[in-house]
Amino acid sequence: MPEGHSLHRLARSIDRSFAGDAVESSSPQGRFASSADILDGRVLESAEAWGKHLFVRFEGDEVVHVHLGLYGTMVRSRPPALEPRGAVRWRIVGPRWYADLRGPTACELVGDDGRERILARLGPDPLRRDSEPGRAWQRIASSRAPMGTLLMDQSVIAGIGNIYRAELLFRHGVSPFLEGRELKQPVFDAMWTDLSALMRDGVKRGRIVTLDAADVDAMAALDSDRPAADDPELDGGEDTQQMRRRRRSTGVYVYRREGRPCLRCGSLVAAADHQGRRLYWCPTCQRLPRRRRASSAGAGTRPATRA
DNA sequence: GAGCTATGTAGAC
DNA sequence: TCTACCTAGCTCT
Repeated sequence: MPEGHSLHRLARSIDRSFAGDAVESSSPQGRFASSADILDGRVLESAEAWGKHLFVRFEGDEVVHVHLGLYGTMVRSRPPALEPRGAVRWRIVGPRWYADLRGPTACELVGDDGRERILARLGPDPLRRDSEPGRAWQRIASSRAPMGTLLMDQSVIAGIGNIYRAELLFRHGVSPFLEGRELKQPVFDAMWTDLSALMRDGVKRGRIVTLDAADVDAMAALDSDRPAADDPELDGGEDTQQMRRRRRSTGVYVYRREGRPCLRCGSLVAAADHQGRRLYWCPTCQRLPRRRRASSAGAGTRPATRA
């Protein structure tokens, strides 16, 4: 589930599990074999995340850059290491844990220079203490691009993905078609603060929850025609598939809820393909300011084709 | 169990 | 703009 919070969680997990240990490094799949060999037997010093990018540092100033892409995973297990299952790009085995990386978009040995080059094209990360939201504001305030585009641009803000984009815009009543330069700074400030809190919560939980606690019951009722308080599956006990489905559906306001009523106003949540990604929003709560409505709302966006 | 879809990006054309 | 990456959860049968 690779939005920024997942990478920070992964970095923390690798750091706690391997930092300070000499590790065996290999590439069962073969595509990272020569680099994995260089790292074999070295001490893994630390792991850090910036946005959706993971950097694993080894002794000798070697740095591995990993980007999970859409469906990459890195799974940690207790030794002894089992026979690799599927295409394991990179395996590290330490005395306490081993981890398998599968399906990443990027897994490369980059060194410090390469790390700097990657960071140079990334915007501030709301999960990092050293982040500078002012850089993001400068980009947004001077751009004619729609907010739905700007929030997904990793050089504006690093770590936001499709879910946080949809949910953040909804929570602040901002139309995804509002131009960046039309956004008011107090709104941006509130969005940044909110995003930092949501993503920190995501790191803690290991999943994205943007629904306020006060709205959980109402959303569950909207989804199931009965209040969550009456649903024994939501009250501890067995973690069934049905329970997981219900819990996920009650964690967000608009993401993947097209055609369902908006919790705030009852309008049906809209969806459209926007620059290659699915965009979700409430057409009422996230209306464009009056002066913009007649003009270019939705330019570059294809209407929903699914019900 | 098969088929579909997705929280993303880089590179080729 | 299209394709590769080739996982894993969900839906449908």
